[in-house]
Amino acid sequence: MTKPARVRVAPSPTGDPHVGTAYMALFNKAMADTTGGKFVLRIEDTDRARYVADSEAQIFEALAWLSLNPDEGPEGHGGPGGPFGPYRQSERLPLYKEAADRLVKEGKAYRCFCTSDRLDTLRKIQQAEKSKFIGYDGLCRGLSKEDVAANIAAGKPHVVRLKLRQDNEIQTSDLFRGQINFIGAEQQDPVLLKTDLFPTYHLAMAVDDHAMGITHVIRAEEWIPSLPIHFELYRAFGWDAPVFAHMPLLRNKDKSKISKRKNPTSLLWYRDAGFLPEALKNFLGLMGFSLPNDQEFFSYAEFLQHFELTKVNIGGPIFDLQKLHWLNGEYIRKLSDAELEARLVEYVQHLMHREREFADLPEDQLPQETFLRDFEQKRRRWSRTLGGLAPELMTSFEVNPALLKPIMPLIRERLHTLCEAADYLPMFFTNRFEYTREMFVPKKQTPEGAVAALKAARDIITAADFNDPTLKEQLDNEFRTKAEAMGQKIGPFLGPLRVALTGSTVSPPLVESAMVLGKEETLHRVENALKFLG
RNA sequence: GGCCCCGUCAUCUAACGGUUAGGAUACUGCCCUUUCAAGGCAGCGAUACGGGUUCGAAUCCCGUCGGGGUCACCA
Repeated sequence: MTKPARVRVAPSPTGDPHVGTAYMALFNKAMADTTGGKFVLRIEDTDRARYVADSEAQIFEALAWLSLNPDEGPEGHGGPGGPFGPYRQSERLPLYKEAADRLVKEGKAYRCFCTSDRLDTLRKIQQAEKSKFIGYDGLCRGLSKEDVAANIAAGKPHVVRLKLRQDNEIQTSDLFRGQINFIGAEQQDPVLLKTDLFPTYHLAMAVDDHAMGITHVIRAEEWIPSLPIHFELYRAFGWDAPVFAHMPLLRNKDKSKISKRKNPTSLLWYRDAGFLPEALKNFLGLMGFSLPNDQEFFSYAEFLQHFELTKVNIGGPIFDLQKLHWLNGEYIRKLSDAELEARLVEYVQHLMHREREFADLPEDQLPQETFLRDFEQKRRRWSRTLGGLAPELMTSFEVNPALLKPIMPLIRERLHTLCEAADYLPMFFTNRFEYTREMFVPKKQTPEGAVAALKAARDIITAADFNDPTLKEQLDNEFRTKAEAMGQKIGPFLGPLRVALTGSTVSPPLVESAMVLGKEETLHRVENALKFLG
């Protein structure tokens, strides 16, 4: 067993909680839990321009939904607090200022008075000249003490930049990839402290990770290019650097970094779409990691039993919603009737109380990839259906808590996501169907045959005793016998009855559904249909 | 474009330097079937390419190609 690791996930509250945050949270938490360490949540709210007020609360909620709660983190929203707080960077501003000042005093950083305009122009010129080096030219490095003092006296705004070594190789390392070297001269002096006295990511990360005793920085691969900054920062401060481990980036189907346009990225979306948190977590655990013996299903506890950070596969995995869809179906099938019912009730309540359609892109911005687009369109339709059904369902449910129980076995194996219940649930709560004549006439069936079959079915149901324990077998047999007598196949024979009872050509098993509806309601629906067919 | 990372079926992945390169999703076919599912069986399908090292390479080395990330007073 290795030493207890202190790890963290550090999202910035700039929008919907991101699936990548959950991915990092999972592996960080696993690292903490397998070493007896601590998993810290730090809110990186240093960009006041992109700050979104309720984002932090949603991050908490999303992590809680996935049971990826931090051991330490900001207080509020049920956050745990902890001995290394505050855990919001906006509440730690003096620390960064102090750290930056220290580096300036020691000559390891300097004040830069260059304007954004100058920087933009500089960059444009470099790009126009096809310069290999694109970035800050270090103009203010050479400013004398007097110049700096004069500029400050004149009230010129400034930033603090780290004086990066420009001569030799900057050696960095990554747990998975080993040593990674960068040429100092190819790096630009990064901004540490912004004009508004907020730190940039680099400064805040180094100061906080050091102050919070972080031992392993497990973060996304996109940070590798800033490794020289981070190593040089630690060196400038004279601190030991933590172990850096850069996880592969989750990808879109086209292998680019996962993005909202091409894939759902919001955890709220996954919840809205009816994915189970344990399925999503399992799926995320499959990204870049595998358990022995081809084990694909695992609880978090099982994940921990086999988790080893060094076993991570660093090839960037494509986030395949289709496989998640399958996996989620497997998880749903494992739920007991009572559990599935509870999940559905919770889910429907969630839909009912939510204030907006989360992650709702305009139609023309839906993902191009067929499966994703179809899935999102269905999701919206399902969502609307269930949303509309919700008040009625919840009321009936409160009146009769046993209501859903008999339905669960009929729909469980038909669901991949909870929202797909919209295909099967409404028929048990309403008989106002919008069917068409065509729906009553399946393939290998005629309009006359359909009416005849429906009437025959009505007679059989009328004669049936719904209290008889062998009702199902009886109805099965009688339908079959009658169909045969009428020269019809059982499928086309029952088609019209299916539409009459369920309002759809697709439904849970018919006889069982009729039994849930009861004799009176079943006959009522058949009569309605016959009336409709004239 | 510079720098950096990565490269096993379409996708997620397995394989002490020795396997007919395994499993799963998806897809296809058959079976089951009262629609839709679920389930069962089967099929399709990969070591990017070229050089080395080695008795032997998916595995080690080099090159090429391909993909990705990054080049902000965003994280």
